[in-house]
Amino acid sequence: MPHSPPNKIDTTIFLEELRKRVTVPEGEFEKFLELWEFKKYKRNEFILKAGEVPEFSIFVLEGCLRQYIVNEAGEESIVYFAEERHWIGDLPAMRSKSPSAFNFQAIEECKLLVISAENWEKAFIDFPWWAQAHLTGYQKWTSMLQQKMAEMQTHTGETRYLNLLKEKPKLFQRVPQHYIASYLGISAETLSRIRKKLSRD
Amino acid sequence: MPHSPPNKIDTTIFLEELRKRVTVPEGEFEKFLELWEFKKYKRNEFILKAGEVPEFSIFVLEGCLRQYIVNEAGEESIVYFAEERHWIGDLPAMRSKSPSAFNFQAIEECKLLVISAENWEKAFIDFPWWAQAHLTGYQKWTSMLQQKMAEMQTHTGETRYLNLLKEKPKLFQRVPQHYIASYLGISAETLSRIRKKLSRD
DNA sequence: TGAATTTCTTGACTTTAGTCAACGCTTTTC
DNA sequence: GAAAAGCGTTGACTAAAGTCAAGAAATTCA
Repeated sequence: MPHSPPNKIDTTIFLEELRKRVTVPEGEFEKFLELWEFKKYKRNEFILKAGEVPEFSIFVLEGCLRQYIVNEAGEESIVYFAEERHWIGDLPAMRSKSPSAFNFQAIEECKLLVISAENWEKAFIDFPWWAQAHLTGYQKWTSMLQQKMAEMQTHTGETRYLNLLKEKPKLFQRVPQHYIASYLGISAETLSRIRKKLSRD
Repeated sequence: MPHSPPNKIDTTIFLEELRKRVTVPEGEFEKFLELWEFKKYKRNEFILKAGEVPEFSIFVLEGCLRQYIVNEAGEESIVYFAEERHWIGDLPAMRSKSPSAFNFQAIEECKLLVISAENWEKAFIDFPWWAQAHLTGYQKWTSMLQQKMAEMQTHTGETRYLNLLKEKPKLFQRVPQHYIASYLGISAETLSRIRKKLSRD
């Protein structure tokens, strides 16, 4: 069975995810990879706190992060979970060097590939396929967010819970239940009651 | 007072909006404009119905459109209002020639600039500044949608109403109140009661 | 202009979800 | 291994919002 040489990080899934979106010309991946840096975060460690200027953008090799926002009343609201193979960061804030409104925190121990603001702009010019993949990704994401918004507007918490369970079943095995509740936009108590009710039926 | 020659559409705001985002090289705007077509829609006319493949993407010169989704239960949920100077369309569906999940309807009589799928791809290659503007726009929009999602999760209908009122006051003077309710994710009756309550205080 | 349609409002009632507090259980941490 | 912290559950109560139905007001358009 093949294995990575010691001290060398496994970037297989990174290339796989790029190839899902776009054709990476022969030999360019290595050059592209040089723009990225490896980083490790401990459980519960913050990658970025709201009000800080993001220094890099992220691809998740291993682990799970949450992106959340805290409102005036101090209530947390999770807007995104990034598991392995996901991209996460606040690009508008990073590119404009302005403070982010979001918090980014490792839920588990995380292994990340990160790209600095400077390298991000460079990659964008040097690798046209990267720009392409990026744009297409954002277009889809926007459409998805709009659909999620509509779901939020028309469905009850119970339905949203069932949908998420179908969509990302693995998530429930790795993040605390009250994080799921926050992501669904319901209180932890309500989620607990929903689950109880559903287990009875 | 200057005026446009007869039969020539006024594309001033189109150029203005592009210039807000990016530097348009001298003389390129005219070439770029050739890729776009002028279209007019009557009040309540559909630009696209869910299930159809979008043939073009839109910039609004005059009027106001709504983008909405209908769920399994037949409930409408408005996800976006496009007033003049706004961009609207379902790019992922248009580019992949797959049916859109959204409906696009003119609320008022509308004057639009539209670009076909083919020309969109062409523009994207021929005008690098267009690709740049596009990407930056999508990045910001994604971030905005995430913040709107968080607002949805943590604020009451009343607060969301007040925020929208502050953000887009003109919208309330041109679209029916029950459309606003749908956009806010509350029933028309609830919005009516919120307004009554607020007018008392 | 006037009938038809759409939009908005109100009342009565139900459903959904939030809040606060308490408690048991598990996981960390020192 | 004991204390602390975090997590999930439950009860009692409150608040927010939906539903259904009826009617008033405004708008459209023929």
